[in-house]
Amino acid sequence: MEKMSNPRNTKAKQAVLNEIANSSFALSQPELFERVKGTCDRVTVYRVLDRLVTENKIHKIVNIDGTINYARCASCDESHTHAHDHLHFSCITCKKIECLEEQLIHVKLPDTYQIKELFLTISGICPSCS
Amino acid sequence: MEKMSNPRNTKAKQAVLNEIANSSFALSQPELFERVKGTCDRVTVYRVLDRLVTENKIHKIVNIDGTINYARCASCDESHTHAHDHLHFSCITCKKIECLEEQLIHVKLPDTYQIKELFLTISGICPSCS
DNA sequence: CATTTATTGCAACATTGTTGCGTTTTGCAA
DNA sequence: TTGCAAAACGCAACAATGTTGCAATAAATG
Repeated sequence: MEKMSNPRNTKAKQAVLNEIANSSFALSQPELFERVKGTCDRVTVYRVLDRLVTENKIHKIVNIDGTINYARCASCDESHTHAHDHLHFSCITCKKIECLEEQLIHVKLPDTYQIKELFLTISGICPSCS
Repeated sequence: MEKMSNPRNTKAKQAVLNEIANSSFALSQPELFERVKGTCDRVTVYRVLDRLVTENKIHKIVNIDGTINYARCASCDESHTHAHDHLHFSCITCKKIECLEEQLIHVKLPDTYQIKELFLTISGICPSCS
């Protein structure tokens, strides 16, 4: 059996997770580093994010421009299956990206495709920017 | 009225478009540059790609890891509306990404959201890698 | 074939992400 | 409470990808 690593609670980790939890939209590494500046190094933010993803505390969302953002969603807390078969909305005006967790999507593909995960993002203008 | 720019047919443009057209999956800038090496500069590939997108000859697909790929699809030729409401499949084994143009998706959002474009990517294992 | 201007190459820079390594801090248990 | 092992950190250096300015080149048009 594989030895389990023992995650620790550090200032950097708390600060990053706190920013993500308190944001209504997904944040990128540069944005997060800006917000926790003074707390830790740039590299630490990258490593903290990797760990938080591994620990299922947050999840990655790829924005329509290819930038990688991080967010919490309901299923981040609830389960260890952590399904992400819901939509994301990416606003072209304010650049914010949010989870639309009510909107579940069901797709059918030929049996020759093995589906692992869904990445469903809609770009447009969000209610706040309309 | 705005003056329309006059696109030209250059060696670099033809070479890049040719590689994209002859590929069964979407290609990134680094991959494309590798394939047309000797024909033109690295920077030129970036600029050619931007132009081809603007001219609706190709379209961008963001892979699940955030890398930006370029592809042709049926609607790239047909119409000037150039809708992309179809799925993309991104293989986690061979890293290739392809258009599933038969699979159209219809989503319903509250009226407060103005939808501009859909980015729908499924990750998993493609038929060739199964 | 001459002119116009879209396109290119090159160099330099910007941003984002990664790696190695010696040092610090955390969690645990003696 | 204190000591220890390993997780986490900071720093520096590197890597990959994308951008910009500008002078030189080449494509289309008459």
